[in-house]
Amino acid sequence: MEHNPRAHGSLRHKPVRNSEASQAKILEAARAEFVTHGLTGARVDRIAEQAGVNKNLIYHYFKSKEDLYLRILEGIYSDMREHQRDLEVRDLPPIEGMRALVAHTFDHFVATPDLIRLMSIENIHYAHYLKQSKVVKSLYIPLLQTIKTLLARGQEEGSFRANVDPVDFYVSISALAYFHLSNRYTLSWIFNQKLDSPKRLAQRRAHVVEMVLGYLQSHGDDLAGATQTTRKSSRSKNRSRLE
Amino acid sequence: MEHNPRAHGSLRHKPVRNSEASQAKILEAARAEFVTHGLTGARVDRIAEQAGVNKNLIYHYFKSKEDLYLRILEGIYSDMREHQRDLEVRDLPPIEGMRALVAHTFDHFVATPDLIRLMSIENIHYAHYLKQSKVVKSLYIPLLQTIKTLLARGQEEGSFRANVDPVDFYVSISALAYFHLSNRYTLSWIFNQKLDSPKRLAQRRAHVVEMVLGYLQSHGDDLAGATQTTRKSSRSKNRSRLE
DNA sequence: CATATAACCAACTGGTTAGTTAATTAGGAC
DNA sequence: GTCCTAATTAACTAACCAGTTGGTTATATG
Repeated sequence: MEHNPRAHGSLRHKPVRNSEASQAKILEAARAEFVTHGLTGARVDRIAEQAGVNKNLIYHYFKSKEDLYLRILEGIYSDMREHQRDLEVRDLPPIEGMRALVAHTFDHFVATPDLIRLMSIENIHYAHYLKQSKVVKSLYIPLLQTIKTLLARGQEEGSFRANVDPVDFYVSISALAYFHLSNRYTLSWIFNQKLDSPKRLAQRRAHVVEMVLGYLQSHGDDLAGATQTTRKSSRSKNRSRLE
Repeated sequence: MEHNPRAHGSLRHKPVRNSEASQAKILEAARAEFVTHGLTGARVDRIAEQAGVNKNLIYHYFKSKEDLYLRILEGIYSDMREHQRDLEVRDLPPIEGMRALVAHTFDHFVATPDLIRLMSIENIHYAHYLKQSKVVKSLYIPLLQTIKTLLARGQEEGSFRANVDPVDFYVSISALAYFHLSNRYTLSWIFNQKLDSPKRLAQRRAHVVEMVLGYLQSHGDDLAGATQTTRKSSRSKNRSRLE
């Protein structure tokens, strides 16, 4: 079925026609295009031009513009999970482990601006395309397990507060590492400072780690006693109102 | 210059022709269209149809599709600042004041889904349109002032940690209140639970308030001593690396 | 070298879309 | 009621754009 292009001349200078290389060039160009312009703003003609191939070659290898978009999306989500490296963090001491998990998440978002933009774009489309993916979802099961394990071990040894919901907690870590990047353009303008300068990023990284660890290590009940009715406890959920 | 349509018949049944009402209908339809489809996905024909007016009427009152988008954007940003109600929070006791500020921000995001989507959309466009606005930016000066005041008073009375950057802090509050909504579609799918059910929202509201207050009330240095080199201090910025 | 297969391309198509043209008509002023 | 201005419209246009048609040519295989 599949023929082997390196069957005769081995690793000589590659031939003029090379389907693998062409597909790679298309995918790379498509990624840049979708990331910069979004799904609706992306132009197939521009992808062809950037990839240096004829437009029809795109349709030769991919079903449609949307199919191409889905491929890019799946790839970048898989990459993210690889970089969270939660498995190697699972057996560290709880505080150290959490610190590393937050740091890895933060650093990966910083290092992969395309990820942030595609996540935002996909949510503008109500996750319509990600939902078609068959691989991404399962990648997240071990992550939640790691968080549960670290939280439990931290509570046992008395360094973490109790009653932390792992999904809320993961969402908060992501939020703190994501929002300052996803919304950097409006924020930078409003506050008159570039939020993605190396200095600001280093400062924010420290702040985010501090916030997560500070929260975990402040044992809700025992220190909130500072003022009146605002005392919180693990049962505080019932008190909440959404106006 | 401007004529008054209620000059003769006062508040009788409004005439068939009514420029104010038409503009309002256009703006409302445009808002829904931009929020659902984004700027590039929005269709002027659909806006006209939804507003129940001829398409050219849109061009009669607004310069272009992009001009219309900017109007919507400015309106929704101004609304946000009104709902943060930071001025009435400024003189509360620090803990109570912070709690209220976080709560107001959270509740307004929940109550105004259009805001979240337009902020995301605008950042996909690199804040290109918001930057043309002449009003939005100045709205944020009092907000930062409120945060500075509350932080300082909380530190004085010993209930808050020191060395909290007000911009980082505001970004974190927004992040925690925003991300779970902006990315609810991908998150809900990945974690198999609707993040915007009333129950989940109430839980998250409590979690976010807890996280912000827990962070503020955990006095960095004195409790982080739990482990090795990871101790943080106000000078920790120098230590940070971004791999 | 003959031939089959797949890589690759120029030119086209049909539907869509932001914006325009050239008018018609309602209502207020005098 | 006449006349002016602004509200409102139908029909049009030129550019755009995802996807197709109908090929040509490189290359691996026997």
